[in-house]
Amino acid sequence: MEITVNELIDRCRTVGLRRTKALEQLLSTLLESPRPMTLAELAESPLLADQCDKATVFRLLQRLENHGIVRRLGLHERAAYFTLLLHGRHHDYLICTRCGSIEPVKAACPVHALEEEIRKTTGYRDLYHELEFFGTCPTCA
Amino acid sequence: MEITVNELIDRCRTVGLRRTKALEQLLSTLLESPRPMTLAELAESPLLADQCDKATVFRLLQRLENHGIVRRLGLHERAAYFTLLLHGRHHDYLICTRCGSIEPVKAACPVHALEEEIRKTTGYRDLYHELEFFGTCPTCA
DNA sequence: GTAATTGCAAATACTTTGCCACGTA
DNA sequence: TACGTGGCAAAGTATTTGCAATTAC
Repeated sequence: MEITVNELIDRCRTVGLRRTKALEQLLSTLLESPRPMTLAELAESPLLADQCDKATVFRLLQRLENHGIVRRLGLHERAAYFTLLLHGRHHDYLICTRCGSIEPVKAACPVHALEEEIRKTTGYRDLYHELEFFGTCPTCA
Repeated sequence: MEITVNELIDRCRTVGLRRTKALEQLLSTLLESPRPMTLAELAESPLLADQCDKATVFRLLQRLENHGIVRRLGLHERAAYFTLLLHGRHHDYLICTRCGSIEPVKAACPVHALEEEIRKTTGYRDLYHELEFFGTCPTCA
């Protein structure tokens, strides 16, 4: 059930992206990360730091987002966060407003029914949602 | 049940803020707006445009946020959004990823139970959440 | 009178683009 | 070869701060 980097790359290739070192390393890094990462974090991560420029990572993320492979999240910080769009991955987060730690919420997401209702009543298409909980974590309290 | 600007100002004064023209106009503007507004939107709004500098609006919002009178939202744009923190106001939004329109979701928010559960199981304090739905609005589709 | 508030200008932070060289198919 | 991709540097957009002047209390 675990998806591999190679499968991800195949998916990228089918949408027209080329297999480059930077793409491989970026996908690996995103796949390993338990939480969304910022452009800066990605560009400075071990696999990418000496590998390529921040602009390259930016443009890769842009392409991946356009093809629905990566999603850009707000998460309240000034910087945007990026995460792979995979079935079975958590997409709700619990964020400490003091130290900024981000962890996925383990429980099932309770908004699907509402999302369905919105789809029906408003006529919006391609709906998805973003849900974050903010608070002070036990360590900071 | 409608809260007035004067009541808001009273609330500000009790937390130590001074009654200034800029504060009054900012609160009025936020109170009138059916949706969160960015710093730029606020600074350029009719009541504030000729009244004060953007830095002033910024610092006011900062103070109001510190005192729990205003909340800063992500909403996916590069700019942050601000909204008054009032009982009975909607806090979930439906956002068009094409034209950027933002409207409050009318239905009841279904995440309170989960929020309560997170409070109990994780020990996070002062919890609140942010929920947004993204999609293509009927006009853009 | 005193401390909070403001305006202006400058500094930061993060993102995005231009242009030409390079690598993949 | 052809076109997507990459590096570097610069521009763009939004936020944040320093400091002296002003204003509310």
